Amino acid sequence: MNMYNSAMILNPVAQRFILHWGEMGSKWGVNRTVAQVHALLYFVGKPMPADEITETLGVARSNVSNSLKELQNWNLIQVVHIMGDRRDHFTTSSDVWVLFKTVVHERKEREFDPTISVLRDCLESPDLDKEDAEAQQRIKEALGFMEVLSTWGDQMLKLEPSTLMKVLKLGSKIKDLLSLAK
Amino acid sequence: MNMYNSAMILNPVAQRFILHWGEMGSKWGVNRTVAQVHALLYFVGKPMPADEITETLGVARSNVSNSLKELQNWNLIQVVHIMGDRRDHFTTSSDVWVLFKTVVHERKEREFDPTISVLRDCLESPDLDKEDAEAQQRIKEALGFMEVLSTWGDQMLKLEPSTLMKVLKLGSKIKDLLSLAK
DNA sequence: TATTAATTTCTGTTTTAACTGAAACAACTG
DNA sequence: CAGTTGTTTCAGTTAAAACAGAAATTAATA
Repeated sequence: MNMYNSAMILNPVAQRFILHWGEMGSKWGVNRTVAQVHALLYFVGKPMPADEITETLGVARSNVSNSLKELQNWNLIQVVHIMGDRRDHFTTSSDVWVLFKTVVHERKEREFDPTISVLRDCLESPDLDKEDAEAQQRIKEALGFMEVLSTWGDQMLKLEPSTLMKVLKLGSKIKDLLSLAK
Repeated sequence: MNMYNSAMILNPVAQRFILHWGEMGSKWGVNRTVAQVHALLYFVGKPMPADEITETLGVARSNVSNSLKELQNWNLIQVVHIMGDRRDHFTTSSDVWVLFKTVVHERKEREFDPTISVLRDCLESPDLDKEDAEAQQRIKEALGFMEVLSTWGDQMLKLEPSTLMKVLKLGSKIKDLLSLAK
C-alpha cells in the first residue's frame, strides 16, 4: 500500500460521465480504461496520483499504469509533482479544444497518413497497370479525397482555438463567402 | 454450392488495399470483415453476390451475410438484381464523398448525439449542484464544444460535395474571409 | 547502503468480439 | 408441391484484447 490515503468518492454524475466516456472510447477504438482515466482527470481538474486513480475507478494498479503511459504517448496528460510528495501526479488540460486538437493530430499521424501512403503505393505498383482503368481511377479518387482532408486538417489544427471556433460557428454561411474568395 | 462460378481473383494491389482497409476499420471501431467487404465492393465497382464475396475474401458465408447486413444498416451498400440471376447482388457508391458523408452522418447519430444527451442529463442532475462549480463548468464546456461541432457537422453534411470540396480547399485562407463575415 | 515507497513489467486469466459451420428458413422453379 | 437455390439465424469455437496480481525494477530517503 501507500502512506497516503487514497480513493476519491465520485458522485453519481461523475460516475455517469466517466463510464459513458469509457463506452464512447470503446466504439472509437480507444481502450475503455484509458478513456475512463482521462475522463476522470478531466472531471476532477487537478493532478492525481496513480494509486488514487486506481482506487477511484476500481481497476488494477497495472491497468492504470498502462493507461497512463498510453495517455502520455497520446500527449493527453502530463506528469506534475506536488511539494512534499514523491509520487507522480497526472493531469490533463481543462481546455476541450486543446484536447480535441491533440487527438485529431495524433490520430491523423498514426492512422490517416499511413493510409495515404498505402494508397500512393497502390497507385505506383506495376500490378495495377494491368488492372482495369476504372479501379485505378477509384483508388486515385480515394487518395485525392484523403489528401484534401489531410491538408485541410493540418491547416485547421494550426488555427487558434478562438479562430477555429468562429469558423465552425460560421457553418454553412461559409457558402456565401465562397464567391468572394479567389 | 451454387450454379454459378464464384471466386474473383484479386491482384496484389487489390489485396493490399482491401487488407489495409480492414485494419484501418479495426482501429476505428469497425469490424474488420465489414470494412473488407466494403473495400472489395468499392474496388471492383460492380455488384457482387454474397457467395462471390465469400470466396474472394476467404471468410465464412455467414460472416459475409452479417457484414452485408451491417453495411446495409449503415446505408453504405445497396442491393441490386441482375437479369436472369436470382441472387442478391451488393454494390456501393463509387463516390468517396457520398461514402464519407454517409459514415459521418451515421456515426454522429449513433455515437455523438447520444453523448450530447448524456452531458445534458449530467448538467441537469441535482447531484451536480452539490459538486464544486468548476467540475460543472468543465462538463458545460465539453457539452458546448460538442454542440458546436454537431451543428457544424449537420450544416456541412447538407452542402453539395462540390461546395464542401471548395470549403476544404479554402483551408486556412478562410481566416481572411472571417473579418468580412457578420 | 539498507529500507521503504512508487512504478513498471510480466505472466496468466478473463472478457469480449469475431468468426465458423451447420441447421433452419425463405424464395423461387419446374 | 417437391426440389433446388439462396439467405439468415444460431450455437459453439477461436482469436484478440483487456485486465489482474505478483514479481521485478527503479528511485528516493534515512
